[in-house]
Amino acid sequence: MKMKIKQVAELVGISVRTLHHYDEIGLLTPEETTDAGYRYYSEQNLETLQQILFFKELDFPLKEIKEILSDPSFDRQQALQLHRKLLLEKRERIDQMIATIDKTTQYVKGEIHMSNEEKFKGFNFSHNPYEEEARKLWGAKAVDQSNASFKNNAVGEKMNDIYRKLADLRNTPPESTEAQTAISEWYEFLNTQTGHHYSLEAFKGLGQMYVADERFTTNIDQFGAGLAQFMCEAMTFFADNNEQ
Amino acid sequence: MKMKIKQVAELVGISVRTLHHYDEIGLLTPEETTDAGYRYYSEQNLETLQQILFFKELDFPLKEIKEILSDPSFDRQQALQLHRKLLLEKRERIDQMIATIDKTTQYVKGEIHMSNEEKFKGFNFSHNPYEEEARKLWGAKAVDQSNASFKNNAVGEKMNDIYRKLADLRNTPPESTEAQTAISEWYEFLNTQTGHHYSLEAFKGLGQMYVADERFTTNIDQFGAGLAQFMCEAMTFFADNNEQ
DNA sequence: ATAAAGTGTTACGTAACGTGAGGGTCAATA
DNA sequence: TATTGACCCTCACGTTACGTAACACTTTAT
Repeated sequence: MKMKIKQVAELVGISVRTLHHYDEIGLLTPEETTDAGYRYYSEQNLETLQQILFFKELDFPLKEIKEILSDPSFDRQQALQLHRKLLLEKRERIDQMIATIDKTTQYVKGEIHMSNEEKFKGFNFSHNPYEEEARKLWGAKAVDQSNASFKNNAVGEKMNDIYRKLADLRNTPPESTEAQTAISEWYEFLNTQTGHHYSLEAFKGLGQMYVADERFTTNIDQFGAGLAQFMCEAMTFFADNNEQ
Repeated sequence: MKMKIKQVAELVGISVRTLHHYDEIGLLTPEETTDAGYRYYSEQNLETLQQILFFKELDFPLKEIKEILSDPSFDRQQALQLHRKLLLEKRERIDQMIATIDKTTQYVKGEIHMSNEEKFKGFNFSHNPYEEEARKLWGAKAVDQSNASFKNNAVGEKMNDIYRKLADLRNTPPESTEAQTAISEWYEFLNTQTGHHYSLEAFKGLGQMYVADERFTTNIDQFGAGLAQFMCEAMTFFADNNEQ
């Protein structure tokens, strides 16, 4: 059941040029190439393409997608589950935007007032914070088991520092002053270095994702077994205790 | 209440560079610039920025956004309503994707079978057909009242041809053979020239949107008063009568 | 067998910023 | 008042993911 390039393009709704491009960069090499140079795609190729589009939908750059897919430890099921989760969040953001639009409609009419923050609710950052985190952790792992390329940048380095510091504390109570200081550093870091603002609620949610999603858990626990759980608890405590 | 560039950037979740860029291309010029060259943004600027982000979310290119916003006939309320509609559809697509992921999960486990089409349901084209249509009609109008730039490409020309043909028929019954022939040409055109596949159901939905959304109605009726209504009826009839 | 439709490879173009480099500006301290 | 650190500015080149010809070859349909 080999398919020619245009058939594939039409089936999945992308251009022929795009498939050429994916071949060029080695992201999707057709299973067979005839003597005339014609590309023929197999069933397997289609499945890979599906994966590629899943990742693309979540704005992963092609380079990363390539690395992730070629990682022998890549687990399709896990990937699918994470995607599901991220899509659900994307949907929530759309709901937010719709709400913002509705509010704006009233605002334009002069019926209500809107704060500046409200005017941009849901439109803030095109991808959500979890996604950002996922990219870092997952990407980092995919590139190199020892995080080589990740360490090359200052942000990644500092991030690892904090993880390590927290790992050292993971057997103390999460409410301890030391743990809370380290966690507040983490909170600070996220808010200053990632360019996104995390509300305390979001921060708490992020912590919960650390244990709810195996991908996160696995990656975080590389710094020390049980770190994800510890961070989750410490983050929850931090969030609950710093509300005003 | 003038805001400095970084404040704005943080408020809306974009980079300073982005605001620089928007200023460069004349998309968003800050209300005030000090002697030192500092940009100060006003409340009004923020409102424009909100509009820009609305459009960006729907993947309108900046150039088009600029034209749309600077069009004196631009109606913010109408724009908001169309955005709402498009976002709702985007949400539906996300639901589709989630469903596809769920199905794929089962498929990977070997529990069920999946056709190739199914594997890409929801991932097909990054923007939906309505959006595509909206872009064409709206964009065309924004660029030039006489559709100048739109006529320059073959697709647009053919599209106008069909519209005109239909406009000539708009006072005959929509079920007439002539009308149905013209409509089937329209259906053919959409399926072959736009790169998207329209099911009969989708085709019918599109027709209904022609009358439900004033933007569409207004633009279509430029070819002749009442054309939108006529097309809607003819498309509905066509869809209902060609099912098997 | 001949045209129409599809496919190939260069190769330059583009959109929307990212990312420094190098150098002013401003508000708060010491 | 001098200084410092956080912001701000303007170039200007880099990047990602293709779009868009241009031109030649293959396959398929009639």
